Amino acid sequence: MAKIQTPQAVRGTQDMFGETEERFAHVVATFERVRRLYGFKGLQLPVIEPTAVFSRSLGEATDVVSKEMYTFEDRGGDSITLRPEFTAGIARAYLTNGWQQYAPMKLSVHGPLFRYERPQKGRYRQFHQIDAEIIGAAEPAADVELLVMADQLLKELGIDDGVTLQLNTLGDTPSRDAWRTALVGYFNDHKDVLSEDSLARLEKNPLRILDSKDPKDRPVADAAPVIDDYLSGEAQDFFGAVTAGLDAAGVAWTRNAALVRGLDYYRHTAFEFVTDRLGAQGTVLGGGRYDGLIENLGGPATPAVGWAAGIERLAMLVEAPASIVPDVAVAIEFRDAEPQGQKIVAALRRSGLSVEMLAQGSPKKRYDKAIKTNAKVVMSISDMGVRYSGDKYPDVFSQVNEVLVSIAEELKKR
RNA sequence: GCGACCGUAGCUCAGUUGGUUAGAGCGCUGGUUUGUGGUACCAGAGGUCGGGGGUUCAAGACCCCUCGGUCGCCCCA
Repeated sequence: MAKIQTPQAVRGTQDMFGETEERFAHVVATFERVRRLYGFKGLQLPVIEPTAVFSRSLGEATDVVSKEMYTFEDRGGDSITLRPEFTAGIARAYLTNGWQQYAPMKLSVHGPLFRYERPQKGRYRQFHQIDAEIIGAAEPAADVELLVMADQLLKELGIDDGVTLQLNTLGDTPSRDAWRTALVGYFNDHKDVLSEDSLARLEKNPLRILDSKDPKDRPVADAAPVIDDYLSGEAQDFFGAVTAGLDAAGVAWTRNAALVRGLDYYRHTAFEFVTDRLGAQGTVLGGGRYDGLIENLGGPATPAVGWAAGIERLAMLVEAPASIVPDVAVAIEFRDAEPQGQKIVAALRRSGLSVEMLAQGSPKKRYDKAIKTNAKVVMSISDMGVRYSGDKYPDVFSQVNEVLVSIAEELKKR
């Protein structure tokens, strides 16, 4: 009989359990609580979308679209893609469901995303994000609300120190285009000193040269034309209103004129919450305004802002949540006592206590196992009767007591 | 896509310049001890040394390929 080889997990995916899972769940639960404080509605979206949803909105030339998407043909011959990000799918849902009627909409989602990349710390092929968007709001107040919410979320997760908000503006479309043209001209004049990576970026994504890590690029990048010189009056006012709002709300930020976004659809506000505690993957939460996106998908001109944060990255930064211990652990130390144990355990659980019953293995070792569950109250059922202790938790102790008394009374009536 | 390091029981690891039947701790199973006690002791199960090929009288150790992991580059959350 040939033993079959157990298939492995797909590269870059994770099976989360124990502390890893608890950290993850804690991040999601905190997000769900905070987003309600700001009136964001929940949303559940498909994981698969027509490929065009992403190729049209992210930009064909971006790495995400050109080499990182999980794209396949389904049995009907349609090109389908596992979502690599949330925003495009939300925009698609907004249009196909006629949600213009609800605008402005404050929406939140979380779930798995897929990108075919080389896995490393804080980077997976199936990864998870929390995401918040405001669609149909053109005012800087929307940008402010999202940033204040992000700030509160990080504070409630207890990871705000060591994480800083970096803020920039990319201007409106004319500003951005003028700046971009100036940058391309400038970098072309300095081609001879640019790194190889940046020469490639010059063709595909010249803004990215600004935040190059290569020391060779730094002097040129640092002396490059700045967006401020190309901002229209309107764009300046917009950015001024955003920063004023943040200051009023007490959110700390720093200007980073080299901060750009990877995807083509961003305009005006761009931001990242950055940490140095995650190695190479420093961005913990990022986003900005994407007023052009919905038009790219064939909809009416619709202003929108949003951000997304990697749940795995946040989970790595939070303190380990206290692990969940049962209220009561019941050790059945005598084989014939099992039915009695079942009765007590069921009654305790119905009274709302979490209970772990230890009835397997050597009867003499079950008490040790019960102790090791760290339960608040440890109960032993043996031929010597029912005994339990747990003075440190008087509430649980007295609830257990009540349940046992009621069982005793019930038995007396028979 | 590029680079570096790594891959030995369920887990964490040891394994000497290649040299007999591959080890420890924890965990697991059974037993003894203790008897309101997270104890101690005994015994046991569990490994084609990631997989494939090669060098050699001899490979867990060396070489090649491959698959995975980790961390960088790139990209991004």
